[in-house]
Amino acid sequence: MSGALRGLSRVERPATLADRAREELRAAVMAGQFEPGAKLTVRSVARALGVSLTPAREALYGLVSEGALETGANGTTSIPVLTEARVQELLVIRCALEGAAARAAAERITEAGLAELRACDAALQAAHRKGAFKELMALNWQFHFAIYAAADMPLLVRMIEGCWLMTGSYLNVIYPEYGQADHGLANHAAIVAAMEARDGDRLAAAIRTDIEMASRALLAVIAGRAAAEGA
Amino acid sequence: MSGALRGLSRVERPATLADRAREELRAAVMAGQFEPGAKLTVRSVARALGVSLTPAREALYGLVSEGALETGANGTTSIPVLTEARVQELLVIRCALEGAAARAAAERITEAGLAELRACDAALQAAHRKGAFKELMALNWQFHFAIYAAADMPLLVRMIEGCWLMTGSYLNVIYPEYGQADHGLANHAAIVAAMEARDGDRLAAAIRTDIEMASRALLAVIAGRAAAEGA
DNA sequence: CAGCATTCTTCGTTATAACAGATAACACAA
DNA sequence: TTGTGTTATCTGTTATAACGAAGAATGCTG
Repeated sequence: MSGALRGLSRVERPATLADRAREELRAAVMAGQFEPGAKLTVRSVARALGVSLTPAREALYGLVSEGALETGANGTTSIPVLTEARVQELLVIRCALEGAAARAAAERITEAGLAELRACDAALQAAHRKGAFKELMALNWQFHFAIYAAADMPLLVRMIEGCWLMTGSYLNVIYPEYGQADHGLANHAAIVAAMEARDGDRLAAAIRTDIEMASRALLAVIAGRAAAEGA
Repeated sequence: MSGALRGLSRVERPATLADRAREELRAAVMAGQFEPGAKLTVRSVARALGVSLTPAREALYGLVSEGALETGANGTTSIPVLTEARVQELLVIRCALEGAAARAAAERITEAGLAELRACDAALQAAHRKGAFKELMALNWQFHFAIYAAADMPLLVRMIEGCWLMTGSYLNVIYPEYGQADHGLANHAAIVAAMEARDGDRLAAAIRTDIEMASRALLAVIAGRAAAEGA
């Protein structure tokens, strides 16, 4: 008797204000729209998003629990500042996590996934030639997570996302070091090649060098910042 | 002029209700006091802890953001139920994370850390002989995190804690499989030996087998549960 | 001008009220 | 008995008010 109900599309449940607020905040952090160390007050977030304190607070503290934001001694939340030790630690963690994801992805990636990866790489090279900075960063994200998505491990991808989020606020500052590094793109070619060969070990190694290069750039940036701070 | 102020101990800032609630909840989850899949409503938590909705909500959703709890389609939060795929994924993640932590710990552990580790192992064996189940689980936690603490990598330890939290609700159910496994304790001896030799690779391998054994036990348990569910 | 106290503003925290959607219990008709 | 409509209760969501602590600004005193 449900024949007459065929063809009804499921009505989409509107996301809660708190969820949308968190997503908005996460995107902003990821895009590097906040200076490292910037303070985010509950009320300012609420005002900026046009919601009351409750959802703003939930969004903020959700990101704190994810590790994307930090909460100071008196409860004020702020964009994390990266110390050298922290970057080194993130390097180790990312190598472990993304290496595991890469190995799994090399086994399971489909032909469609490979095509998407190649397309990402092409767009990335185009953006690099154009010198389009923001686009390049976004495409770099897309490129890597196209790999990790192929691993079909949602928890793992979530954790990797958390790691990337922690360095998000430095994406704007990292460009002079990172953009001119042509070997970065050469390495991306190595990643694609290893993936096409479905060689998990080689893929993990290539990704490790990618992470190491990014970490090196980050270290240079924060060293420069520390020097500027001291001056 | 601050000479007269010498010896004053820092007055401890009272933790917020939300923090204490989250800690209470986390401990309960970790101790396996909730059945897998149990629903945790905001109001019931608030009532149980004697606080209002706001801190209870923050505690619940903080643990959700950490991955220790799950939130269903309609917003109800519940203890995560582990599928086989999820356990396999956690196995991979834990091997990557705890392997990295083990390698770092093998390099940096102090003599005091080694002593603590040996004490933990001794207590663990005693608890095993007594058949003290809860004590054994708590000591096992202590043993492993004594290792990871030696790595001096707070972010990494935090992530590992998150992984352990996800399996917390199964600690009560896992005993028949896990408790009688004497080779588990033999493996702990191997861990201590590798740590004493500061052999990172051997330590990582030993920890990997420990994780694999625990995963096997978990898989057996959830397979049994699935069969019971179908019956 | 420096140092200190005071006031005022801002902020985090918590409780509460009100609303909407979901779930369960129940009664009634086929 | 099974299916259905109704009601009552429960639950998540959000806004708001109020309280205390922290910080900034101001003014006063030396």
